[in-house]
Amino acid sequence: MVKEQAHRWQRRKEERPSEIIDAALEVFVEHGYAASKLDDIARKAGVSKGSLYRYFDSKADLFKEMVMQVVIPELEKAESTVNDYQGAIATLITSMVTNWWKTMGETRVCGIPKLVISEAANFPELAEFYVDSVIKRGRKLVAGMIKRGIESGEFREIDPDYAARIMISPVVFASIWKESLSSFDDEYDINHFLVMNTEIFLRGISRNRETDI
Amino acid sequence: MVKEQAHRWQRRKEERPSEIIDAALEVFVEHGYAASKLDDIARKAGVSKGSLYRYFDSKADLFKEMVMQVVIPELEKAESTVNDYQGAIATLITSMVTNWWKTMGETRVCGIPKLVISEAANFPELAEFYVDSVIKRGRKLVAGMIKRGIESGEFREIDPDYAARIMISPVVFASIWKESLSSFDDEYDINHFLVMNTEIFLRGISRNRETDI
DNA sequence: TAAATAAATGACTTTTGAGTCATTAATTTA
DNA sequence: TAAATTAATGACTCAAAAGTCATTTATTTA
Repeated sequence: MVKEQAHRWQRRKEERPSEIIDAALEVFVEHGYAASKLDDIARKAGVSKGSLYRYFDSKADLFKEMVMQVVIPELEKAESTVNDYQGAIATLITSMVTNWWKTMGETRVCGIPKLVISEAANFPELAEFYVDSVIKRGRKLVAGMIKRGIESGEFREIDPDYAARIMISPVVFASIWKESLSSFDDEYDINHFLVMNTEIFLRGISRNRETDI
Repeated sequence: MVKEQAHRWQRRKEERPSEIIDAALEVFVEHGYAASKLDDIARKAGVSKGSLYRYFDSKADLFKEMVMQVVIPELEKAESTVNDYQGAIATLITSMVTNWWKTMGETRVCGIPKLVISEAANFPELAEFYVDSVIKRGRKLVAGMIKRGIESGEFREIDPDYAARIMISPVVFASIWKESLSSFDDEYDINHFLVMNTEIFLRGISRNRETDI
């Protein structure tokens, strides 16, 4: 992320925006929106502050742009995984949760929910975009999975929309937690939290006494 | 909260601190730490900005003091409820969740988790205090309930600490949600979310096939 | 009741960081 | 290769809000 200061005046029109967004992601996630300084982002991206304004209108614009750029691709990946899958839904759910954590859990990307939630009141347009394009879309995906599970007889008759909210909340909670208070708490295994939670959840919505997980 | 401007120079040494904290709670919860102006808090509390500095060292100090003052009493209430209770733990859990939402859900207090999470990186001492004095203490309370349920034969043999984390997360998530993105999403019933979640959770950890909820 | 004390005020100072722009130099075009 | 273009720079400006303090006035004390 930190570019070598080797040649200061190098022109790199194409690469700059994504490099700036990478740097912004790091800094915004670490300090929150208000406490992030454009000078820091610029330094991390290997440009001067002035250059930021060639590519983004303002700090707020950079923030919004970053969230959009970073989050949409992740969602698209998840969608294609679900669409391509055939088999027991319980198994799909379990593997998605663990895989999601294995990949995203390491990344700065999982700091995004914390950021959006923190700044929702100050960036209503961003919040609206996020709810419409990320949350509703993600919830629809999960609700679809649950519907498939109900139809196949794996799950009992429950409201798929609420069940989706319930299933998503601990995953989002885990990423918020990881990016905020986890370092002040006892060492503990977020992956185990997610696995155990999924197991309890699946047991809770299963039609039969025992689930095969 | 907003004091009448009736008599500007009125001296109210005793009442000021709690009035300022009430105002601070409102403003901080609504805008987040950085975007909150001391002038606004002062106006809401019916004092001048200068007066804030008679009672609090700085904006940061006011913020920390507010979190501590507001959160501890709530925790104490919950503890005495649990200690006084006798009967099925599942029933206690259900009634605590719904009651908690009925009282706290209306209050500004449920904006505190969002605030602490947002500012954890900028206020490490506050984060540490919060984890130790609120989160761990609350988790201990819940883990104790679950242990009682395991011993009484209501619940199967699970790790009470992780089970507590799992039980708490949707409740915290609900308050974060309510204070951030809920207004941008479709109208939906957070209470129903919590009740359904609790039901699934209890079914997921119950020893018997059917729970009596 | 007069003097001493300290709560309350708000205009002022200071700091901080977003945003600007004249300048520099790489790249493109003629 | 010279001229035109535009990416890149960073010192500067400016606004906003935290924090200060001399002044005002309520309350307490002698």
